[in-house]
Order: sequence, then C-alpha cells, then structure tokens
Amino acid sequence: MRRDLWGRLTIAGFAKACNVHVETVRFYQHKRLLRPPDRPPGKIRRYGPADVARIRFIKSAQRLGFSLDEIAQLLRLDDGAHCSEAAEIAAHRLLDVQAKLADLQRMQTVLAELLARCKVGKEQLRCPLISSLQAADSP
Amino acid sequence: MRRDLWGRLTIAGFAKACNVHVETVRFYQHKRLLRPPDRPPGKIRRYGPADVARIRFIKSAQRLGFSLDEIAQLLRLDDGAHCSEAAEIAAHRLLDVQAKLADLQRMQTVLAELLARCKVGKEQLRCPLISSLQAADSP
DNA sequence: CTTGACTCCGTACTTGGCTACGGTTCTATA
DNA sequence: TATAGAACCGTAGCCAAGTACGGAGTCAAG
Repeated sequence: MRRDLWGRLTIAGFAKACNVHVETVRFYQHKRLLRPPDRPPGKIRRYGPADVARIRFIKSAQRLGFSLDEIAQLLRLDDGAHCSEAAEIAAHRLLDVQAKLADLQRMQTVLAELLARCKVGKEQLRCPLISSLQAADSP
Repeated sequence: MRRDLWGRLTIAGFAKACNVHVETVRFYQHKRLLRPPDRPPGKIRRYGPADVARIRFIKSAQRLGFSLDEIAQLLRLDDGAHCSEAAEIAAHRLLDVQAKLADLQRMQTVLAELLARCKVGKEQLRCPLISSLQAADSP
C-alpha cells in the first residue's frame, strides 16, 4: 500500500483500504459525495483517513437502504450545515431511521423465534415474517 | 376498486392497494416472488389479501436494504421451508439484521442529538454521523 | 351486442449504481 | 533517464429493478 512521506494514500491504496474499486471512488467524486483532494500541479492526488471514513460511511449507509442522494444529505450534516437546514434534514432522516428500526426489530424477533423452534423440533416450519413488517408506505 | 363476488381484486385494484404499478406486480411474478393466482380458463386473475401483504412485505424489506434475491429467501421462510434449510437462511439473515440494527441505533442517537442541539443554539453544527456507522464490510 | 376500459404477455427502454476501456500524464525503481 | 507500472479522465457498457408499449383477449355498462 503506497504512501507518501505524510502517510497519505494513492487512489489505489485508498480504494483497497475502503474495499471498493478505484472507479467507484471516482464515481463518488463525480456525484460529489467525496471531494477530490487538491492536486498539486503536475502531481497526483493523495487520500487521508477522513476520506476512508467517508467512503466506509457511504457503503454502510447503502446497506441500510439509503440511496446515494439520501447519503449526500447525511454527509452534508456531517460536513456542517446551517442550523435551520440541518434540523430539517435531520428530522426527516430521523423519522426514516426510526421506522426502519421498528421494522428490523420485529424482523429480528421473528427470525430469532424461528431459529429457536428449529433447534427443538424438526418439522416443517412456517415463519410469520410477512406480518412482521408494518412500515407505512412512504410516497 | 373492482372486486368479484368473493371480494377478490383485479390486478389494477391489487396494484393500487399495494401502492405499486401493475407492471411491478407482473415483474415480481416473473421473478417468482409472487405466484400468479390460478387463472380460470377464459377468465382473468383475481388477487386476495395475502397477495397484498406479500407485496407490502417486499416493498418494506427493500426499504431496509434487502435485495430482491434476499427477499426471495425471506419469503421462502414465510412459505414454510424444511428445518435444516430454514435454520441456515434464518441464521444468516439474523446476523445481517442485527448488524443493521446496531448501525441504525447509533445513527438514531446521533441524529437526535443534532436535532436537540439545533433547538438550543443557532450556530453552525457539525454532526458526527460518519463515525456513527461501524458495520463490518460484508463481502 | 357493441364499445371503451381493462387484462395478458412479450419485448424494449430507462435509471441508479457501478465497472471496463483506452489514451495521455506521472512516478519510481533499474 | 528510460520505462513499466500508476494515476487521470472521458466515454461506453453492465446489472438490478423497474417502466413503457402494443397487439390480442376479457369484461361490463349502455
């Protein structure tokens, strides 16, 4: 993993550290989810730990069902937005997160119960998963 | 919303009840997430409440970050799978759900704190969202 | 018993999120 | 300092998940 004298990574090492492809990094830069580090004239870009954390956040948030556009909003909160705007974004996202939590908690209960029943009996098991999710439709 | 004498819906009413498009219903049938109801020869299909619940489950699970393939697995648990197989699927999904829960809980805390700080002060706020997510990379 | 809306089904197009390609510019080791 | 291997950057292609289209078959209100 190549680093310069300040320990900052080239794009290849950076991508590897984030467990994504180089092209994905560039794609996120293009979509303005990640600001490309300044490029000293006639030299190449170098990436630091904050950039790694940022990409990891993006990938984790995707696993939670957020789109890149929603993630861009969340990142603006982390970057520091003015209060009135931040409050609005945060309030929206908070409701969304809470709805997801409620659904996932019900799902967890149902899956855990299924697993427990599996351990005792060996019969054919039905698992009331469908009825475990209740989230309202978001338009 | 058209129903027959047993109260079962045509595909248009069904789609509306699920808040999806007719084409989406057909797409899910094609992907075997939903079995098309039997079609009496020379007549059209009719859909019941169990079908509505199934589509709603699919849409909710998508919001939680599950792909259609993962959702197909979950649906097989609900449909009743044999024990050894069910246990394996359930165990995998349970771990996944628990990782998501942990991340969402941290995110909820951070968003709620931001919102609280917004109410008192009016300054520029940074929100330590990025450091709130820790989920391990799943390959 | 017609007519306009709806169903059925196959195929083609779109969008979001990457992934690959290829020509030019940097970089670092021999 | 030559040169293999990166980095850069634009453009094109790919896959998942829909979305649109169109012709032939149903349905029900008039």
